[in-house]
Amino acid sequence: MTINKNTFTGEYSYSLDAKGRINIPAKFRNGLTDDNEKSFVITKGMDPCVWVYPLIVWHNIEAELKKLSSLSNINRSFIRNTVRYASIVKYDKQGRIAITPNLINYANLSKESLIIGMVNKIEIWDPDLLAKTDNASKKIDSSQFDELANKIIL
Amino acid sequence: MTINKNTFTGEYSYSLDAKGRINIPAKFRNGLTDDNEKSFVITKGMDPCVWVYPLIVWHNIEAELKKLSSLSNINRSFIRNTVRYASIVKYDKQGRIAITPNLINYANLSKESLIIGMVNKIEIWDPDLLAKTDNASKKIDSSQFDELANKIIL
DNA sequence: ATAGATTATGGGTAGTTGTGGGTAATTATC
DNA sequence: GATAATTACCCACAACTACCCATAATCTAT
Repeated sequence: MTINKNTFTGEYSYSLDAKGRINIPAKFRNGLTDDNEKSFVITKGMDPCVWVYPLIVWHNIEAELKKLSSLSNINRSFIRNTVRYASIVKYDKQGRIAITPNLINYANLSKESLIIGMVNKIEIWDPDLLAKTDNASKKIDSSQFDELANKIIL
Repeated sequence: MTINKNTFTGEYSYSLDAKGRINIPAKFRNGLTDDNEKSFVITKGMDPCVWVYPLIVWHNIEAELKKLSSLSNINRSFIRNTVRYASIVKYDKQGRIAITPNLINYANLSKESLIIGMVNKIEIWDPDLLAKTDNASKKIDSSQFDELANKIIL
């Protein structure tokens, strides 16, 4: 494989089963480095979707959070909001992770789900919600898209 | 599991029973190193909640405090408000710790409680009080929130 | 194109976890 | 010192989770 490790691209359609489990595409699993111990961290996305980080990426976030002093109000509520919806999940022998009920609820997931590679993380979406969110942001943010284009060459 | 030890994330809903006991989520207990001897230190949080530290993490905090000069205002107030109310609790065979009446009172805990992993410690909240506290700080500090987020979150 | 390997999905089972309550030991109170 | 209150320890059970197996669909290599 010539693609960078712990990096994800592409869109896949998978199904969330009755037990709240969803398969992580084999391509994504195989792209994980071993130090991730077959684990991800799932949490609330900034959009109405589930964010999935490889464990070691999350460990970096944790390390940064540990540096913040709890004496500060802002720090405490920042840590709380960042970490509150995060949980570490290990995929099973079939390559599935379990999504917690509150995240299923937050992302409005039902059976049919989209899994999208977002470079350093993965997003899980309800297809309808993604279409809506996507349209809205295209209309509103076209100028900011241009701004981004100046920073990053594709 | 080689997940970071003595580190906690996620939010769980548990119930404080008639005897003032509350379960520590299995995920949190299993993440403790053995030298904690199944014990935590519970104390007043700086927010209206109960702080729960793994015993050895608490020992580190104490050691740090000893090094710091008591001349600093902020250290004195931390010692007065936090250290003063600290007590060591060991979880029972069912994984529960007993919360002292004055802490139950301070955090306004009734049956339904939220347990939140805060990286190096755990918080126990009354759900309503958390919602209030959370909203208040988000409104006041949103710009500083963004600043932190840009530094830490990918 | 075909056989073998891999992958996605469903479901069963045994062990774990969360919760309530009981009893004996310990501490406090009069 | 006797009694009440508190605490520590134990058991029971329902709900849940982790782990396992089965099967169908898809991919890979010759």
